[in-house]
Amino acid sequence: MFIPDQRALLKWYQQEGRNLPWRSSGDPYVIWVSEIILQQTRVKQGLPYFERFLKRFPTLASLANAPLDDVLKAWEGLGYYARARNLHKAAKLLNEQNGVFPRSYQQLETYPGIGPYTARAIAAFAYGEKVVVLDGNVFRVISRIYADPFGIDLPSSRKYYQTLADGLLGKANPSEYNQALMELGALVCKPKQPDCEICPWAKVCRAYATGTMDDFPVKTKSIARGKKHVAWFYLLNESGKVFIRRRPNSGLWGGLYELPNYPADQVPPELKKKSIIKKVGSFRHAFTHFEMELSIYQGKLPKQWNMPEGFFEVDPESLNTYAFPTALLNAFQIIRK
DNA sequence: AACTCGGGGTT
DNA sequence: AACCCAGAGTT
Repeated sequence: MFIPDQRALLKWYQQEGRNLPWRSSGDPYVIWVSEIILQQTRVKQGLPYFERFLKRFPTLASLANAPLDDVLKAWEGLGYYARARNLHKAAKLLNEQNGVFPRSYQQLETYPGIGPYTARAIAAFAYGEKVVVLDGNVFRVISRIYADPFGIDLPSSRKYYQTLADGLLGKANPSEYNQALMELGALVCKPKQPDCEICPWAKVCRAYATGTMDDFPVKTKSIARGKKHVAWFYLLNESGKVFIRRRPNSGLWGGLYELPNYPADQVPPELKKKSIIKKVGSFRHAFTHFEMELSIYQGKLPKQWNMPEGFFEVDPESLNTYAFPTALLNAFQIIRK
C-alpha cells in the first residue's frame, strides 16, 4: 500500500488550517475536554461550549470537585450527556492520582468516556505518541484514497482501518499530522461535493481517479426512525411554583431535569380538565433514532392527580439554574409567563 | 453485532 | 428529509 505525500498534506494544512484554541494547548486536561466536547459534534457547535467549560472548570481539580449537576448545566444543550457524566467520573479518578494523566493510549482508553479515538487523540496531541486517530473525517479521507470496499460502520473493519491509518504517519509529527488529516476531511474531503480540485492528495486518490467520491466511505447500516408523541405539563401550585424532577443518570437525557410527562395516549384523566389545563403549543424534536412530538400543556396543579415520584416544586424564576434538554428549553419558550 | 445516546448544520 | 459530525457505552 502506497503512502500519500506527507509534505503535501502538511503544506496545505499550514496554509489553510483553522486556528482552533485547543491546537495551541499542550495541556492534557484542555485537550481531553476539547476531545470529549467534539465527539459527534461539529467544531462550530462545540467551540462556545469549550470556551465556557474551561472558564467554569479551569483545572482538573475544579472539575473533579464540582457537583455533577454543575457539569451537566455547563453541558446543557450540547447533547450526548453521558459525555459529561463520564468526563466528571474520569476527572475524579484522575484527580485521585494527583491529576497525572497516563501517557499511552492503551492506558487512557481505560477511563470512562475515553474510547479508541479520544485515547489516541490525547496521546498524540499531548504526548506525541505515534498513533493516528480514526474519526469520521479520517475514515472518509483514507477510504476514498484507497477506495476501500469495507464498511466503516462494521466493527470487523476497525482493525483494518486503524492499521492503515497508523501506517500513514511515518516520520511526521504525530500531533500536527493528525490535525492535518482531520482538517483535510473537514474542509476539503467533505461528505458531499468534496473540493477535490484543491486537495493536496487528489493525484493519488483512487476515488477521485474514478469519479466515485460519493461511493466512499462505504456504510452498510441504514437508519430507521420511529416516532413518539409525548405530552408535557407545566403545572403551577397555589404558591406559583412549578414541578420538575431529575431524570436518572442513565438513558435519554440522563441527569437532566424534566417536567411531568406521559405518552400522549396515556395521559391520566386528572390532567385532561380543560377548565384548568390548556394546551399551549406543540412541536417536533428530532433525535438520531426517533422523532418526538411534544405537546405542551400549562395550568393549575389538579389536587386529585397522583404525582409521580421524585417531583419537587421550584420557583419558575430559578428554572434556569437546572439543566434541561433543548426540547424542554424550547417548551419553556411557549409557556405563557 | 446491534442498539442507545442530542442537537444542529448541509445538502 | 436524509445525512453526518474531532464516538463511546451497553447489551
